[in-house]
This record gives sequence, structure tokens and C-alpha cells, in this order.
Amino acid sequence: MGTTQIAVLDAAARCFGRVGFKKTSMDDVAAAAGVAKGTVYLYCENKQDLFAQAVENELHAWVDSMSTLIDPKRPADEILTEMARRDVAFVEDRPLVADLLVGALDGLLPGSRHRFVELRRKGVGHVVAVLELGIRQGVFAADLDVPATARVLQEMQLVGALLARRTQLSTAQVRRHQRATWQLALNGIRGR
Amino acid sequence: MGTTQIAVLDAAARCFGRVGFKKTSMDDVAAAAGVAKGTVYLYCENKQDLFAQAVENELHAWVDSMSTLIDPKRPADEILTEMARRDVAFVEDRPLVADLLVGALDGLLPGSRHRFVELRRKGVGHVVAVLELGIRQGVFAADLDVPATARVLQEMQLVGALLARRTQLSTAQVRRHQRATWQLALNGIRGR
Amino acid sequence: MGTTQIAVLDAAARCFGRVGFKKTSMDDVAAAAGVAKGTVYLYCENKQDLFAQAVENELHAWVDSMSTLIDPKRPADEILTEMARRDVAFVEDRPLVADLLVGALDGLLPGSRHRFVELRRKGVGHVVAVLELGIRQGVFAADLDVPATARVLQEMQLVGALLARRTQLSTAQVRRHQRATWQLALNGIRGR
Amino acid sequence: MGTTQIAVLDAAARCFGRVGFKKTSMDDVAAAAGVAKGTVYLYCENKQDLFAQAVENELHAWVDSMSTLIDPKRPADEILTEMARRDVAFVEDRPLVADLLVGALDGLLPGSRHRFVELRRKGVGHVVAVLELGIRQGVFAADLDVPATARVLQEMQLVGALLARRTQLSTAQVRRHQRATWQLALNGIRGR
DNA sequence: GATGAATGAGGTTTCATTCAT
DNA sequence: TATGAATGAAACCTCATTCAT
Repeated sequence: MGTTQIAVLDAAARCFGRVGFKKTSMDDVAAAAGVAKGTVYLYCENKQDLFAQAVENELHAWVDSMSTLIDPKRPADEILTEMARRDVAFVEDRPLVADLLVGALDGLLPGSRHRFVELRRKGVGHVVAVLELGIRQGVFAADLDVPATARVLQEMQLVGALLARRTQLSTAQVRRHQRATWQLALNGIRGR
Repeated sequence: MGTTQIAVLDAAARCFGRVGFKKTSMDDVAAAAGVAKGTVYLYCENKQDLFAQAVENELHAWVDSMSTLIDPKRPADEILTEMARRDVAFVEDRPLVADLLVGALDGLLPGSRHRFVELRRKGVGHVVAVLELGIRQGVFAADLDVPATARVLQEMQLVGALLARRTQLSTAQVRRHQRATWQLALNGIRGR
Repeated sequence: MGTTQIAVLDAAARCFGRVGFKKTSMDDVAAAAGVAKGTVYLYCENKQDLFAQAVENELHAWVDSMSTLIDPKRPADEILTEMARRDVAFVEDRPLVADLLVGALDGLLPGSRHRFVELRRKGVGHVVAVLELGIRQGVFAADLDVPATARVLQEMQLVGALLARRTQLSTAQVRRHQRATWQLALNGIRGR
Repeated sequence: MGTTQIAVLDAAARCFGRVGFKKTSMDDVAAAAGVAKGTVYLYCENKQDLFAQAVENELHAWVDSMSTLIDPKRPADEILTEMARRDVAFVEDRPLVADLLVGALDGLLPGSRHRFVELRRKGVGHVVAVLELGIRQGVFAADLDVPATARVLQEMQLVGALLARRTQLSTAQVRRHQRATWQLALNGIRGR
């Protein structure tokens, strides 16, 4: 991937993440990437495709960042907490990933639904891994429906992060929200 | 409110809920309401205002429907479960309310943000009431951060419902997802 | 058909006829019709459809004008000569009809081919009628392949007219060309 | 002319002939020639010039092919018939020549009109030769306006060939059309 | 109140042309 | 010679909004 292509995809992710698909114009992307409008079309079929590429891009970065966290020797609940912390930071300037995993994009771009389903599957992968680790360590309940629970945890976490961003809560409120989320979540999955 | 106005607002809610703000045209709304395009403008300043009115409308219907549920003599966890069931049904054809409460609209219409904050506050009200009831009944943990937890529960529930709708999961998958959600939630808030 | 629609279709025919499909922009048509760009789209699906409508329009005018000529009491060769004269005048400011009948549009707009075939069939109708009249009158050869010959005559005539227009021949040259055409044609079809 | 230049001009003729001037992109030509887009510009000033060169190229090939046919010892009407047969075959994959001679290009590229007039003059040359031969042989009418008639014959022939190609008639229909054309033409020019 | 024809800014996409390598 | 990434003007089309009836 040449540097121009990277610039374009990054700019696209930034724009789409900030104001959404419809409100982002190809002109915006081109300007943000510092290239001419036509140049953007060298790296995508059309706007929808550009969006999908941007999402894919960000998701890969996120998955990579998360997979470094999973160390079988650490307690799983600790890892999960750390993941949560990172999610918040990540969503800070990459809201696209959260939108994807939370399902907010499917209604928007019905055409890319298929592509998104696949990405979403990748996205929950590491939560599944941590849950399984936790069960092996005996710290999480053995009878969890792992894939479903993983999805739920991920949603809780990401929606919380998005909500904080979108509704511009005060830091104190965000802190309370997160604490409540994790009390709920950890209590919920812990073995008794 | 004359019958035409009601028709317009209902049509608006239906359209916006089905395909979103940007993809709904004023023509669509007029057609769905069975009036001419100009007529729509008799009942709103502009598209954004129409949207906000539609959201408000639906939220009031929802809040009303929920408040009938809270009966101090029933166990709070039972009420909560019933609420969940209703949410899913409600979101089925009124996704706007869910979008509002989950924060998905704030990014979309920055101009109406303050209006939404207010509505959201109203929206959690009944969850707060049930949590407080449950604590009094001794079935929920006494040290819950009630407002924050209420918000989290509501998010979990609504995002789950939205996700099911948007991503067109199979009924079996939806069922699993919901079961996981409520195992997590009830375990999380129950007193030990 | 309201007056605006008529203005739009007329303007379209004028523009398309003068500079062709691709070189005519929707802005040109709007300007020529004295309306805004969006207005043009009130009366057509898209550019291609506008073109097809314009062609259809002109063809009907042409067919109407021709059908008044056919009077069974006049000698057929005289009628044919008169038709030729009219064709030239007609093509003068309605080249679309000639382009259609000569097949020049099919390569241009493959999507409308079907529509054009039908129109073309209508277009030759009156030449067929004159040939049949001439055979009954005994002035044309009885063994003519009437439909095929009609088409050929029409092509000769229209291509000649177009050529004169397009290549901007001098009047004298045009006159010679037409005389040659009709010597050929009338000799060719006359009974011996 | 190096082999690259030949490849470019041939590719251009093929593309322009198949889909027309406007619908052929410089990318198409480059791809068809198997070179990069920039390379095409080494052999032409711009798109219009490339088109004119391609036309010129094909016309020369055509004129050469036709001139071998004229043998004073053969009957002129036979030669003419043979020419017709060749025209059809030639137009099959070189429609540019036909378009040029029939005047279809003048409207398209007003800028090259004078260049085309000259080429067209060359193009009729061999028909003129055959007509003159036929008159000398006594098989064609002595009072023909030779240049004008030559042009008319050429038009009839080429438009017929083009029409067959463009409108995708069945072989049977094409055959009928051609027979009608030549009955008309030969009857028309034959001395009585 | 109600209508719907008309508007035109704004968005997406194409493609002839250039130029540094 | 040859390349192909980059450009940006220009084209098509949409739709929120207005206003005369």
C-alpha cells in the first residue's frame, strides 16, 4: 500500500468516524487526505466501497492491538478489565470499529451487510478467547454460553464508550457509567 | 393535534425508523402520510425539526407503556424481565426510541443534542424506579449506583434488540443473545 | 402535457439534434428550456430517457406531417418526390428523426434499442403506403420487395439530407446530390 | 511508424469503431493497445487527433483494397457488385470508414471537418472510376452525373451495411435489404 | 389548510491530460 | 521511449425548501 493510499484510507476513516457516512462527502475525504478528488477514486470503486475499506482497516488495527493482550498467565478478569480500558481509548478516535461491532452500520449500508458480518465475527474473537481462558482458570462460571456472552460484553463495553463520546458526558459521569458496567459484567460472569 | 398532523408525525417516525434520517426524504414522509409534500411543512420547521418531533412522540408512547408495568407488589426482577420482553417488541417497529436512548442519534443531529439529553433522562426513569423497588424488596444489591446501573441495563437491553433487528439474526441466535444478556444482568445486580 | 413539459421536450430535441447525445448536457437542456436543472428531471427518469422521449416526440410530428400527403388520386411518383422535398426541410431542424431512421442512434444508446426498433417500424409506414399505391397505379414495378425497398428509399433520402446538413455542402452541390438520388430511385422502382 | 505506434492506432480504430468517440476512453485505447495511458499521448496531440489519425489510417487501407478491383476488361456492373460485397465485409470490423464516408463523423467532431472532406473525396474515387468505365462500356447510362451518382451509390451501400450491423437484423433481413438496394441501384444507373 | 411544480445547491462519479520517474 | 499516479473540470442526479394557486 503506497503512502497515498494510506493517506486516503486514514482520512476516510477519520471523516466517516467523525460525522458518519452520509454527512461525509468525497470532497471532505480528499481534502483531509490532501489529494484531489479524483485521486480518492484510484483507491476505491465508490463511496460505499471506500467506507467498507476504512472500516476493515480500522478493525484490523483494533484486533491486532487486542490480541497482544491475551496472556494465559494473567487472570482473565484482569485482562478483560484492561481490554475495557483500551476499548475506550480506541473508540476515542476510531468510532468506526465500535459502530461496526454494535451493528449500527448495517442499517446504514445494507449493501455491505455481508462484509460486516464477517468482520464482526473476527471482532469478537478475542473476547471469546478471554472468556475461555477465564473458565479454564476457574474465575468465570463454567456454564457460560461463551459466544453469546462475548458478544454481549463487547456490546456493553462499546456502547458505553460510544455513548460517552457521543453524548459528551462529563468525565465523572463516564467514570460512573463504566464502573457500573463492569460491576454488572464481572458479577455476571464470575463463578459462584 | 388534527388528524393530518398525527398522520404526518406517525409517517415520519415510521420512515425515519426504517431507513434513517438521511435516507428518508421529505417525499417519502409525505407519501407515507398520504399528503402532499408542502403539507408536511405545515407541521414542522424543517426536516431536522420533523425528526425531533417524531422522536419525542414515540418516546412519550414508550414511557407511557412502561409506566403501567411498575407495580410495587410484584418482585422487581420479574418486572425487569417483563420490561425486557416489551422493549424487544417495541423496538420491532419503533426503532427510533432505541436509537435515541442508546445515543445513536446524537452524532447524527448535533443540533438537537440538548433536546435528546432531556428525552433520554425521561426514558431511564422507569428503570430507575424498578431498581429502587428491587433494593427495597431486598432482591437487588443495596450498594448499586442506581442511575448509572439503570442506564447500563437499558443500553444492554436496547442495543441487543437493535442488533437483532439490524443484523437479521436467526430467532435462535436472538434467543441465545437475550438469555446471555439477562443472565449477566440479573446476576450482576442481584444481592448476594 | 403542461407547457413546461413541452418546453423541456422541445429544448431537449433541439439540443440533442444539434450536438448529439453525449455533447448535450442536462444543463444545456435546462437553459434552452428556460427552467432550472431539477425541473428537467420532473419530466424524465434520466438523460437517456429524456433523449428517447425527444426522439419519440419528433417522430410522431414527422409521421403526422407525412400521412397528410398520401392521396390515392395523385400519382405515386409525384407523392414520393414531394415526400423527399419535405424530408429535407424536416431534417433541417429535426435531425433526430433522420438519425433514428437511419440507425445512427442504435450504436449510441444500446439501452433504447428496443424502443427505437418500434419507432422505426412506424417511420417507414408511409413509404410502404406510397409504394403500394404506385404499384396499384401501375407506375411502379409490380415485383418490388415493398418493405425492403421502402426502407432503402427512406435511408437514401434521409442520409442525403443529413449529409447535406452535416457536411455543409453548397446549395448547388446539394441540388445535384438530390437529383442524382431521385434519378436513381425513380428509375429503379419504375415499371418497365 | 514503430510497432508501438501501429499498435496504438490500430487499437484506437478498433475502440472508436466499436463504441464511438465519446464512449471510448483513452484508458480503453491504452488497454487495447497493451501500453500505458501516457504512451498513447506520445503518438497524438489529444483524443480528437487520435481519432482523426485512426480514421485516416483505415481509409487508406480501404482505398487500397478497393483499387485492386478495377480491371477495365471486366464488365463495370460486375465490378460494382463485387465492391458492394467487399464493403459489407469491410464495414464488419472497420465501421469507422463507413461512418466517415456517410458523414456521420462531421457532426461529432466539427473540428476535424475539413480533414474529413478531403478524405471523403479520396473515398469516392474508385466508384467514380467504375461508373466512368461502365459508361465507356455502354452498360451505364451516358447522361449520369458521375460524381454525384457515385456519392449516392456509396452512401446507399455503406448505410445499408452500417444499418445491418447497428440494428442487428437477422441475416435474412439483411439479404433482402441488400437485394433491394442493388435492384434499385443497378436499375437506376443502367442505360435503356 | 393543502397542494405540487419549480428551484438550485450540493453530492457522486468520470476521464482527458500532465509530469516526475 | 514508456509509465501510471495524480489532477480537477465537468457531467449526472437528488432532494430540502419555497410559493403561487
